[in-house]
Amino acid sequence: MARKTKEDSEKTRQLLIDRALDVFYEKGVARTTLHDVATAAGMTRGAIYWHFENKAELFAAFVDQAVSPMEQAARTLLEDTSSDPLERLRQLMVSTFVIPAQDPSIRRAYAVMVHRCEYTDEFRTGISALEERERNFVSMLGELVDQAKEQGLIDTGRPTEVIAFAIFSYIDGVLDRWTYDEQENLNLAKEAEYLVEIFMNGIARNPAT
Amino acid sequence: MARKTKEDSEKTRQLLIDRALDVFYEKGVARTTLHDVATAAGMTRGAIYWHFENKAELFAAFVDQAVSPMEQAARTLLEDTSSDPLERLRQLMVSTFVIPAQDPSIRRAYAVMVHRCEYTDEFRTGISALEERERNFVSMLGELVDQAKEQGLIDTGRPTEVIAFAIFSYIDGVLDRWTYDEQENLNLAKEAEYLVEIFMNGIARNPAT
DNA sequence: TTAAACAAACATACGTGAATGTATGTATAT
DNA sequence: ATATACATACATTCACGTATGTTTGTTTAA
Repeated sequence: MARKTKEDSEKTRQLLIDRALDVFYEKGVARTTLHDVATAAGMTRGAIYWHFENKAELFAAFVDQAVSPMEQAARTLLEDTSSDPLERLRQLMVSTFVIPAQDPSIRRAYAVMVHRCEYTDEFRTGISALEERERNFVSMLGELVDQAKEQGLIDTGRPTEVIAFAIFSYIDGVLDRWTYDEQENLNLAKEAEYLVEIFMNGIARNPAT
Repeated sequence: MARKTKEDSEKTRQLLIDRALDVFYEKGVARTTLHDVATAAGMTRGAIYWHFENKAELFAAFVDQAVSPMEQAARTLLEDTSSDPLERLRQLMVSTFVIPAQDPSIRRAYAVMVHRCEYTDEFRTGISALEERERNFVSMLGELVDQAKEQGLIDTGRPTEVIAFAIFSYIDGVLDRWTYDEQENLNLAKEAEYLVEIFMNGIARNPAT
């Protein structure tokens, strides 16, 4: 085909990324060929090689697009200082569960990144970007923990990094298990608040209750 | 080379699986060729095709071998009824962290299954076996939760499945994040007890304290 | 103002290497 | 003597990268 306007070109770039998500989800990143992605978008490999250098760059673009909505939600919640840090942490965790639960494409993108791609050198650029995002997220969690400590909402005897690690691990684990179950036996949107409450207050019956 | 005794043959089979773990860990499952595994074991592909039908079967054998130590530890802890169910649950979680933390090959095997393989149809057999193991593990968690409920150690108002899901998610997330960090910034063997305590009692300061 | 020149946005064609599965060879334990 | 436990050789497929072709929007010069 022939040349299109700049907006048209950007649209096909977006289309390629969107279809790549679909094919990645169905076949896994390693097993999907660029031909698969191209035909899924109604094009040929020429279009992909025009917009991206290779598969690794396409994957990097996919990751960049997939992570941004979660990241943005986290940012806004961190800047909102209307409630106490523990409550903001709670809201952050809940929204981290609710957002992918309400948007199927976000859920699928998450599933690809967790269960359908291998973290190997081939995708260095995409992986490194993801890792930096994760470090930012964990440091945000650490900030909230520190603030909660200052207000006496969290016991100060324990290192912040380990608490932040635990929080991140729980978030990661819940999304991991939830995306793995394709039948969605667990309604994450419904159970989000309760799952966070479990983590905040523990599963053991509070002796004071 | 020539024919060996049955014990020798079994040894090479084991060697192939062990070397497969190494190569899987370094290159990811998808990118490792059977030639890689064979040469890593000092053999040729002929040896692999003699012991396994193809790469998928080799992977299935790897999974089977990787999961068994964790599973066995869980079983013994479940059958030991010397302490109350909540304490046994605690010990189960701790040992789930400590076992891979003390055995580098188990850690690496876990890393392969979590971050270096894609859960696609190609490895149906291996994946299905893993899934059944996971279901067993979760149902074991559910049993412990039910017993704890009966003894009034856990509030009975909440569904057991969701609690078990939360526990499994936390375990999965901690191991996920820990195996992902190759520098092992977090000393899991040391922090295991504390990480479990966080989950058991929550991060929020206990108002009764 | 307009037509030629150019470059963008792809499609098509081609060469290459690499991994797979199988077929066959071979030495040795039984 | 025979089947075992591999090694070697072979054919095939498949995906990649690149080179080239083609069409059309955009710019430039007369």
